[in-house]
Amino acid sequence: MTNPADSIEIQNVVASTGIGQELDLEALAEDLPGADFNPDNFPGLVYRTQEPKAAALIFRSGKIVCTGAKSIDDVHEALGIIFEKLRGLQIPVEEDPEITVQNIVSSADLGHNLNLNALAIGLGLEDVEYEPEQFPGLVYRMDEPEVVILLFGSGKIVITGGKRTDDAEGAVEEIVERIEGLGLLG
Amino acid sequence: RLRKWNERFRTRDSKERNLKQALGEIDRMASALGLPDNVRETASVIYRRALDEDLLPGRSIEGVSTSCVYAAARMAGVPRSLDEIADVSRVEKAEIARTYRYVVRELKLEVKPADPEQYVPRFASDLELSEESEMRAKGLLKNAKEKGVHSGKSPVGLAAAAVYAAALLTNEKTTQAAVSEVADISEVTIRNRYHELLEAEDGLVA
DNA sequence: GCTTTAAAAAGTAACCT
DNA sequence: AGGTTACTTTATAAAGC
Repeated sequence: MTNPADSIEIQNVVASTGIGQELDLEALAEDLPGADFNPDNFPGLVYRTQEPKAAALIFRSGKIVCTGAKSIDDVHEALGIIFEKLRGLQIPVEEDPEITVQNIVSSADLGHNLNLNALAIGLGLEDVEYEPEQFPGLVYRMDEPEVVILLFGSGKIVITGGKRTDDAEGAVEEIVERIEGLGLLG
Repeated sequence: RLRKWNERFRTRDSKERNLKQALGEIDRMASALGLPDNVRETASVIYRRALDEDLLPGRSIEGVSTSCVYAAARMAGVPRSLDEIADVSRVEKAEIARTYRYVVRELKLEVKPADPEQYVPRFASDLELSEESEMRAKGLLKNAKEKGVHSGKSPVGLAAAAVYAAALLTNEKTTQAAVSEVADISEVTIRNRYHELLEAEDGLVA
């Protein structure tokens, strides 16, 4: 019997930071090869790092959003690369800008098929949204840890909304416990 | 004091105008969808509650009216798919889905997913199939539910496939294209669900 | 509320061979 | 019939409409 917690994989980490310096995005778009900037569409400039693979949204205010990284270390590495690129362009960047993790998306496998109709009733319709006509996943809003879990008929799940690495572990532990308590696991 | 009275009057007046417009929309959509009077009445009751609980500010009368019809049809056991609802609404599908979730959540309406069997009578009738194939389609769906094959699948797609399978089993003429037309489900999906229904029926076939 | 970014899950759909 | 691509859902920051 494999432990569902061992199947947890972080798929995406979103973080925000700032260099403490206003930016001229028009000029930056010229100087940063590969940068996408369409102010008519969106106020942020998009810059992608290859290794680690991530995408950064850079704003005029100097605030930056980093997304797409597979770990918190990757977020720091990707942002570090961006800070150096900016410094290389003679743009002053704070020593160690504070980086805040805003959301971690993880996937996991409970190892058993799930009856989502029964689960929707068992978990309580007030915390559940299940509209198979529109989306195959059951959306469950968990209180502790405060995350949102998408559960599928295959037993595969997605945990999102957490800010800490161990939120996914706690969520899997809790959801397995609840489903087992309802006698609906495997 | 006069200002407060005026505000109340204005609020009550605007709510009445709002309600009048909404009820007209509900009637129009319910008729276009061929829904019975009790569904129209239920939708109206839900709309009144939404208005009383101040769910309207921030969204359109049309969007909330449409959501009420969608919810009421399901609650009455005569569901209409989101596509069918969107076809008779002035609001686009994505907004209907968003508003519907909001109304259901705020009013704590316990609306469960449509049961695939509830779509069968209408599809079978539109395809002019016999009572027997209608019963067989329902039987196929009951079996699929027991085997737990339905999780995450569209109730409309399951119903469409069951009707198609039942017609074949009773030797009645129908095509995937015809079922696809009345159910608004792609032939690929009907084929996929059809195979699953038959497999659930007896571990073999194809 | 919307716009943009990223990623997973599974179902559905459009398009092409 | 199959394969590819793409859209549906969840969370989250950013600036501005």
